[in-house]
Amino acid sequence: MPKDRAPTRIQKKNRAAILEAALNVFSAHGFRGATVDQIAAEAGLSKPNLLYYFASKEAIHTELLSGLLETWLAPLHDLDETGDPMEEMLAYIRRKLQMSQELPRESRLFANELVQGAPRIHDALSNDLKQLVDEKVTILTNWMDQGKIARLHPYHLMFSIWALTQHYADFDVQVRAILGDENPFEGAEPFVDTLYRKLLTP
Amino acid sequence: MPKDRAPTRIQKKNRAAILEAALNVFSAHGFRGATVDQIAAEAGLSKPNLLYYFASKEAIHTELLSGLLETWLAPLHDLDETGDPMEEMLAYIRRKLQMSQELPRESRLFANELVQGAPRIHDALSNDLKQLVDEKVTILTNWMDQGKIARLHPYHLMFSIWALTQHYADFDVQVRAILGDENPFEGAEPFVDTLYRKLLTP
DNA sequence: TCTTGATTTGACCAACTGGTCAAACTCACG
DNA sequence: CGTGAGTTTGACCAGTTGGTCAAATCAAGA
Repeated sequence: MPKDRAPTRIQKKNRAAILEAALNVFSAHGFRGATVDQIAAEAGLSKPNLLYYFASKEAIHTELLSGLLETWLAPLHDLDETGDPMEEMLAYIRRKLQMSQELPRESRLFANELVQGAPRIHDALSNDLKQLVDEKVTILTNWMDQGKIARLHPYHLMFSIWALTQHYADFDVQVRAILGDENPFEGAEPFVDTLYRKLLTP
Repeated sequence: MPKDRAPTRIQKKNRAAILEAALNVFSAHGFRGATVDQIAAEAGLSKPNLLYYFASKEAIHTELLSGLLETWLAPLHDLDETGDPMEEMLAYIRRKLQMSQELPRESRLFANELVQGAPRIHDALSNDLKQLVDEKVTILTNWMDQGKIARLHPYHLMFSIWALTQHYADFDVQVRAILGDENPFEGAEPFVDTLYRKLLTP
């Protein structure tokens, strides 16, 4: 394994290639379904070489998840108490939908983990995620108190946004099997926009 | 393997026990993550004995999926053109939510399969499911034409119902990590009810 | 150029996995 | 009871998988 000095040019390149390959493989087959050989092949490395950069399959997975969690939660971080409530909410929802479109692998990586009980990120859920959600939920509650948006169960409102937007990435095959040639996101954007406009209008 | 005569008492019992065990294991770990040994142990059988009743791991999985697909789609089948549009829709949604609560394993079984690209049920999606959805979508479109419910993209309306209701089964860990002790379904039912009432009101 | 640490690899291993098979056991029924 | 079909199992196998290791190769600075 490389020493803990500053990473060399080669280290940077190979670690990045491995994480990129791992994202492909883990998101498509889940943790158990992915093989180290497969990831190595996709990264253009031999298996022992890959294991020179990461201690184990589990280590790759962990680094991927924790590295992407921030990206994944960024849109919610951006929800701004001082902005216009309805516009803030719609912007958040649009950003989430856009992420489903542009980062479907990341969405499925988390989906795979969650459906199987999140054995590897349970802590992040009940700590980091819960804290962030709680924080933003107080903003929502304030907006509701002020009559700026309709009064709803704020947690379930959050769940509905996640469910609706990530559905297009996680269950992409199903969506496409039913829509045929139609581009899912073309119809999805105006649909969710209308939905939340109606729902949130007091 | 048992001959194709009428199944004996023991055959009935064991095949049922295997399918029940397989539902537990496949829904919790996905196809690749599940092992035949695990299923056998959970069914109270030895591995060779289990393989006396089913030809292979794949055969168990296939029989499970095809056997449960009907159950899974039943609520949509029940959507009745001649009923009151708003009540029919709300009844469908409630039934779907109830299934998330009462049959979470079934939901996760399909979720696992779908997130990973549905390699084993792709045909059922683009045939059986698509046909059923198309049929029901024409009903929705009629209702919209008659001004009975709001005009929306009917396919995305379907997707939203699936996403919202199944979210509670598929991502149960996440929901519970955030809600803490609160029973998810207690808040979910009035929430989705309100949501679709608002959304579908013309 | 030479040296030293970084990188790469072929060969290997133990554990696990899906599946087989012949032999043993059990059950229902005449 | 006896008997033949139905049921169960221990032992086994070949392929896969995550991971190791010593030896070989490469790269960059003195």
